[in-house]
Amino acid sequence: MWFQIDPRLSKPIYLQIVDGVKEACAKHILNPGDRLPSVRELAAEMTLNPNTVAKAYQELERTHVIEVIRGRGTFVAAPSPVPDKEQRLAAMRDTIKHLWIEAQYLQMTSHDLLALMHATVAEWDRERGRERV
Amino acid sequence: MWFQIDPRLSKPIYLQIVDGVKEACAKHILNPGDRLPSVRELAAEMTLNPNTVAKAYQELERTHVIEVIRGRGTFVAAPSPVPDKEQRLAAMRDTIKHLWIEAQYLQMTSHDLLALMHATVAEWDRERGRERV
DNA sequence: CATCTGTACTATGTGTTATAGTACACATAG
DNA sequence: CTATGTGTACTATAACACATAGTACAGATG
Repeated sequence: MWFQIDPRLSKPIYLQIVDGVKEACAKHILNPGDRLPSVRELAAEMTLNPNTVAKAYQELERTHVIEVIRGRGTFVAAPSPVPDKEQRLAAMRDTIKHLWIEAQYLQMTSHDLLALMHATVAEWDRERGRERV
Repeated sequence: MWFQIDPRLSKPIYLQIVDGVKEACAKHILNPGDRLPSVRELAAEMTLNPNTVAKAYQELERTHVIEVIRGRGTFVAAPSPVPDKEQRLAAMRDTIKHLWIEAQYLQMTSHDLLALMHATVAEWDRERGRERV
């Protein structure tokens, strides 16, 4: 599979699935139209309860990452305009604030923090390029 | 107080206190040696249970943000070398990865993302400067 | 001694997570 | 048509985290 879950982590399993799928989509390991494993298939493969996988799929559909067709399966959705763009941008700013605070405690300057951001983003851009179809 | 809590948020109250104190320290609203309100004082002021505040203080002491002196009170700790620096750096990289993925879904380029980071960090640097003692 | 500190402990209620099992509506292949 | 595979809905259970309430203890201070 394009991701793996760890039941020992505090992060809920269904959110690990959600993030795993979103990451695979962002890296173009999964592309629009691709079919995801069925709820029962994925549950069997990862020895999880089908309900847990279903919960993840419902969250992914709610956020328009995947599309569900009754009786057919779930598919990666095509990119579409985002309705709650402002809220999500605000959440990103808040996350960056947390990074800024954490950097202080690691005795990093703002320059150090921005350098880390540059390097990490560049790394993930390369990752995406390598996996692209 | 230098922060406020919202019981309606999904984030646990004790973690809201933890982050509030850390933010106040990062912005130098609180400085090393400053005394924090007692468990009972803060609980009364924010209409919380003293146990909740105590849990926050214990987490803050565990991460060396504050120092506790039995019978005297809690005080902002002086900056000290960080033991688990590697883990915390790795966690920051993971957070940046999440930002990168979220940016994709908001149809932002990596350049857009880095610009947002620059702007947000600069904003918080200004915030810190204004509050400095 | 009286009063303030943080801490420890039990108990209760609530909400989330994950599991198990059953059942239903829809789509498709034979 | 039947059989099978989709997602979904529902009940029930167990485990855990969170928050509250109340009591009690050890250390520091005036």
